[in-house]
Amino acid sequence: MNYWLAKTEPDEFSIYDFANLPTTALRWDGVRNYQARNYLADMQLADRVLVYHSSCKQIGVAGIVEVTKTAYPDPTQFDPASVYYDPKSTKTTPRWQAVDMRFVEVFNEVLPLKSLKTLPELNDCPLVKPGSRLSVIPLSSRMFDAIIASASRR
DNA sequence: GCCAACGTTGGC
DNA sequence: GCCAACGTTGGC
Repeated sequence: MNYWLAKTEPDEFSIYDFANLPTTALRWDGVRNYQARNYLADMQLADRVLVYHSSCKQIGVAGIVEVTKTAYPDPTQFDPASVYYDPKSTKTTPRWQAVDMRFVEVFNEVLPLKSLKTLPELNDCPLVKPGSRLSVIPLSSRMFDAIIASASRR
């Protein structure tokens, strides 16, 4: 099993959307960065993904979801009405990928970025580097475990 | 709202 | 291939 962290703006999409539909797989779409897209494509069934809330009141890790369907062409890239529409993408050579994920757990409290920065296990993680804009980040099991342990201590 | 850091675009 | 200009991200 692999571990990941994926950023989202909770005003748009959040761990609570998953928690409200705990048995339903939801599509993680709208990724429009090549490196993040490549990581999305690397996700395997049942991989664990930490959901990170950015650009909001409570910035940090909010919960866990799991991959239920591996990468497939992100339909929003073909939809002119979507904010994620990409006119340069074609059905034969789609640029962008989506994966489906399902709820696993919501933390009692969001584990704040400030706390993440204190975890020595995350020293080399782009998440805590200023200016990092990578929205899908691979985590080692050590990083993942450190975050879970820190969240459960709160 | 500000602004630094970053990724992408496009002219050359 | 270079790099300036631009638009976006994201913490504060």
